[in-house]
Amino acid sequence: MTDDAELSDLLTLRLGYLVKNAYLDLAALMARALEPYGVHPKELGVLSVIAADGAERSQNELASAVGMDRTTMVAVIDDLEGRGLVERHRSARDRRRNVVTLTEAGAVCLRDAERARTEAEEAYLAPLDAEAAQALSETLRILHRAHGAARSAPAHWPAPAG
Amino acid sequence: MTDDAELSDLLTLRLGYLVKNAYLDLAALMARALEPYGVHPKELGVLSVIAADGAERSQNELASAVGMDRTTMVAVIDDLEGRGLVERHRSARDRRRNVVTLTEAGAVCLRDAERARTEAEEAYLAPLDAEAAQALSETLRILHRAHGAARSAPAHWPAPAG
DNA sequence: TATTGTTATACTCTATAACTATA
DNA sequence: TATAGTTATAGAGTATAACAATA
Repeated sequence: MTDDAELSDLLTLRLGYLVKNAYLDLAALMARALEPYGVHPKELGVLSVIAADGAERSQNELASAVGMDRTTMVAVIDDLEGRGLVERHRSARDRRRNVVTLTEAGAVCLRDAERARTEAEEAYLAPLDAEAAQALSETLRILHRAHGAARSAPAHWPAPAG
Repeated sequence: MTDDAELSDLLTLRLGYLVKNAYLDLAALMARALEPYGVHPKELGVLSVIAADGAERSQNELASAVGMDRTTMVAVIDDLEGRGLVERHRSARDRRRNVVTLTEAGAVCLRDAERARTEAEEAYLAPLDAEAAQALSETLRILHRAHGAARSAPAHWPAPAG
């Protein structure tokens, strides 16, 4: 005589369901939080990587940094450029490379959207006490280093210095 | 002079990337672990829900329980039935409903695949100490209850008894 | 030869709309 | 009218293959 509530509970015992739901819940929350600024979470990651760096980054490098294919990056940059948030120009040193830079509007958008992202993360973690929230991030970083290293560090990129 | 390693680190500070990567890493690990048994993680969830319950569950109820659309469930049951793991039959009480039951082969597959799932979860959590692994599951359950309640408890299902 | 950006294409996953049979 | 199963269709999201320009 298992009722429906217990049937749902069955799946919350599975790590896979918990992690998948965490991803879907947070992704939906983030997409809603960024909507007023006209950017998708994926685009915000790209803008952040561009801004994080004084060096000129090509589309290919941006794609590797955020973990998407370079063919997918083309459309992302197309959109961002069409909305005036980034600019493309050919690298002088290597004319195959498209160097992507932030416009002023892009910098403003990034700043505002980043604040919205931070607030959304805080809202997502609000049900937890500070200790548990801190532990969650640290735990996920450990798991990322252990399991996701291959995907996050493309073979054609230079190795870390230290 | 930010180098590539620091560029990658930038994203590991974002909860969204950490959670997404956790999902992708675990999903890939799980899919590989279940491959020898010929089931996808999604199908294992369906088999588990069927087996968890003495009551007869319709396709619609199974779909709600695992969080997928009932139109998606049709193809899932088609596959499972085609491989002889489940059987469909019309409910006597309500001839609109397709009651789905496990075959013997389905029960065997479920048992073996469940063991593989458990092992895969343990492998995924191996980089953590027991305390952190326990805390992760508990934290994800809290977040699930807080944010995912609406999706996990379909409106047309009876409310929990207590 | 190899790499970058680009395009076209295909594939996966899932949801929506509409139909049927039942209630 | 409303619901369960089904089908056809469409929409994201992403990856693969091939091509031109450049190294």
